[in-house]
Amino acid sequence: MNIGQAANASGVSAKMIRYYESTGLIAPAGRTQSNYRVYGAEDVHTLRFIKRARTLGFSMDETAALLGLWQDKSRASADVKRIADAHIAELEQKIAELRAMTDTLKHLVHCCAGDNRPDCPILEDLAQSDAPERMNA
Amino acid sequence: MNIGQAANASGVSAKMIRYYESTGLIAPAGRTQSNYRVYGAEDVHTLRFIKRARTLGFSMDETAALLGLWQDKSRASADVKRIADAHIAELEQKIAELRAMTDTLKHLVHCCAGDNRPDCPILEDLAQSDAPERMNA
DNA sequence: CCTTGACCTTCCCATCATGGGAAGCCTTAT
DNA sequence: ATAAGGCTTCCCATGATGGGAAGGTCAAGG
Repeated sequence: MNIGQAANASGVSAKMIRYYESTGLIAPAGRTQSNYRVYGAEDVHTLRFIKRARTLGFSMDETAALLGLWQDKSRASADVKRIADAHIAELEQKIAELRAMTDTLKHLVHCCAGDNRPDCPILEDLAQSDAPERMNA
Repeated sequence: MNIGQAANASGVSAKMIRYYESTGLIAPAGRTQSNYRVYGAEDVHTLRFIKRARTLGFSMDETAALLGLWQDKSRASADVKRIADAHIAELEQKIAELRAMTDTLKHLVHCCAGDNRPDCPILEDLAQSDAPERMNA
């Protein structure tokens, strides 16, 4: 299987497969006599694992850790759970931040007439935020 | 006011102030004879506006648009509202994605014993995801 | 007056994960 | 044999931010 087929089969672009190889996330693929990379079903399986982890929002570092645990037959499931739990916490942190943003914005939008007049509470809010620090000029 | 004072007063780092100037988001600052950038209260006000917009998750492009409207006395508040609404939609899209991730992960973590045994439903899920495309090898 | 430390300047590099594109070689089908 | 399309490597770009080096400047204190 060439890199293009592996890309189709795994959902990871050829570009990213080469990149993952360059960073050591995956082992260097075998090569044909004409220097084409060669992949097997097992490699596609690994790529799909990576794809899924990335889709779930794991960073490449986290993905590498999960991949290592996946390939370690003697792993403890607690190790995996720890990574997943930490990741959930990160995601929820991010969600909370985004929610705070939308709540604020929705409130402002709600107060904005949205017509041809220039008066706009959204801009007023953006402009009038309190100084974060004291000026020492 | 030097750039350091402006940074303190606005909450935008000196590095970022120079960057904003380089990208045209803000006008080039005046200079002293010794080539130091000089800022006034109005500039700090603008920087705070930018800071607040960025904090609310607006991209630099969106921020530039808002800044333009802010400085345009004849703007229509509908224009601002349109940008804000679009941004809210983006944020909610992102929140939905993150929530889907956490829901999946929480489910997996819930099913994981988290002990010293190697059996781990999290890894099994990552490994067994369906092929996104047909293999044409 | 001179030194010291804190500030400023520009320029380059790194992040993180991904895509775009060029130049050149290889393979496959017509 | 030729054309199309896939593969290779290499460089560059993103978005917003920080780090750091090399060198100029300013203010305070000995």
